[in-house]
Amino acid sequence: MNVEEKVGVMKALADPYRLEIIEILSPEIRCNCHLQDQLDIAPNLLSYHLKVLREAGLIEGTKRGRWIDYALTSDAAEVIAAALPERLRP
Amino acid sequence: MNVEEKVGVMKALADPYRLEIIEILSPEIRCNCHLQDQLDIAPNLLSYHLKVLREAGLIEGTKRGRWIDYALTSDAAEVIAAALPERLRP
DNA sequence: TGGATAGTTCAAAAACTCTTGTTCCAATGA
DNA sequence: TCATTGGAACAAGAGTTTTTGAACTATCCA
Repeated sequence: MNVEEKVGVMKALADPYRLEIIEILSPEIRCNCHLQDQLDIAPNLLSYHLKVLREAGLIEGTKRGRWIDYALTSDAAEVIAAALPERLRP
Repeated sequence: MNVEEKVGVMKALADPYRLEIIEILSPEIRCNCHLQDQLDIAPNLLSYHLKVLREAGLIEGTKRGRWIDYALTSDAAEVIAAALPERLRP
């Protein structure tokens, strides 16, 4: 993973909304509507933050009728670990 | 650690210069002058990035005559771990 | 079919971060 | 002492990111 990609992952985590989305999704898959209720945020703003997380490779959404179920990607933890400075990976 | 602090740590890591500073300091203490040589960056800009890292609790500087020795704080790894979403700590 | 709803996309505005130039302070050494 | 050097602080600008408002697409159901 090159520096730009690492910075991209860190930037994706460097926002209160996005950190909370990750927390909500980390134990279980959740539909967009649930995130909407939890976060008290405009729908288009939620959409924007979900896109940032998607592009960082941390979450993915699958369409289910009118809703979208969001989940952490299976390698989200590895992506984050790879983005951290080598000797500081906990 | 509250959300703002977590975001602060992630933001501190979300920059190529700062990520490199952390990499340089992670095996050993280094004076500002060494960082200056390694990074090819304006002195005041280096100063700014060091300040961001200092305020995030990741590094600390001790004055030695005209120079300043910078080192990771002893708990830098824990600070980072604490800032990560709980279930994604590697 | 047509209206309502969930979600996304786009453009513009607001807020923030990084960079640069300048000035300042403290330590060194002629 | 006083010029020089390493580093920090500040203000202004350039560049990004976040937020807002409006328009758009797809699905559902009467």
